[in-house]
Amino acid sequence: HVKLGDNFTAYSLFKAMKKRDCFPDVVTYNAIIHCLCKEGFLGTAIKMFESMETDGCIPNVVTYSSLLHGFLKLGRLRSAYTLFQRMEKIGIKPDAHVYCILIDGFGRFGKLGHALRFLDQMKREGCPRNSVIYNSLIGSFIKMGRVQEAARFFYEMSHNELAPDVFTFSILIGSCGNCGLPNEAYQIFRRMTENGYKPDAYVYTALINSFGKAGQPNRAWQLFEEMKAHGCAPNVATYNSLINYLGKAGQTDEAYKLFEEMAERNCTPDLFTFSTLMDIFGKARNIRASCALFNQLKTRGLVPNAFVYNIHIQNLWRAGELKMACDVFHEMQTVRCAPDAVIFNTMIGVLVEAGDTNAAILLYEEMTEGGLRPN
RNA sequence: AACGCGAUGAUAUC
Repeated sequence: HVKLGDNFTAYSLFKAMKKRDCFPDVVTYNAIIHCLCKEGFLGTAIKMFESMETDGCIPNVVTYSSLLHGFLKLGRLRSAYTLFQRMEKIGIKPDAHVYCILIDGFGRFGKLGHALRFLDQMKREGCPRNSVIYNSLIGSFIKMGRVQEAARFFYEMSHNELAPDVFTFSILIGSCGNCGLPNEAYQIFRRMTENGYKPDAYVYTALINSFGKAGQPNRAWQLFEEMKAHGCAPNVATYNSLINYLGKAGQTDEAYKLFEEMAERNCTPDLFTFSTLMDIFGKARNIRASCALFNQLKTRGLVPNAFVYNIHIQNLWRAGELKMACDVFHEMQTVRCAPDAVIFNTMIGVLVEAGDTNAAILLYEEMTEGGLRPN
């Protein structure tokens, strides 16, 4: 069940087995801690970790790596570091997996010094590096603008007889796209194919997105067709990216046709798809279409998040439906979707435009008291 | 005893 991503069933079974005095072992605990961390229930995961001992289970390196991953995903770097030290202190030797998690986790929050220190420690301990480590380092260093060092890691990889893999190329192509360098992204793409690497949907999506972002949606579309011609099936992210940039370029009909094509190709639209289309139609002043999409996503069993609500509220605002915008803001809270800072920004705008400055000030206070930072 | 558990890449809003 954990492997299938059915964390809820996994957790129920775990509780059922404890109720019947069937005691979980380390592996079972590890699986459940892993899925709790993945679902964001870090507190429960920690409680599990602490109750392991009473069940006579001794946490092992896998237990620690799951928890470290849980902390780092939430950006709790300090707690992760403390846990890592505790693990070493009780004599559990960190393996390559643990270092991957640490280097990736610290790196993605810009703590490159820490990432480098972990890499160093790995080397000192004779723990072999793998491509996951280098891919993480390359990604984080590029993101922080330290491209020269990222390039050094790329070459260091080969020295360790680690060939770059499809992950490495997708990081490089995606980074070029983020920097507004679609032609460079394409050069890397060509080089990887010339060297016998088979680009997958992630690579194509990164490439298509690079051209879309650079204001060349039709070039992106052309690559999308090439992708299909080469037998690589576009996935939901590929469609989402292309729909987004066609829409942003004002080609709303084409964007909607792609949405319809998804159904023909058994590609299930997700929240990204709907929010992208809702935004496109809202900005094209087609409030009916955007509201229809909002209803459709719900009937399809998707649960709107703060992102989707924000687009919906903004569209209503643009259409002059200030009352409805306020109603939706309240609706989201009754369905336990916590508004984020962006939503508060939007709603403050709505209330000011509605002439209700007092309510806007109250919302501002609600926002700051809720621990959200005004931006 | 064996088996089972952990890591890196793409897409949406102000």
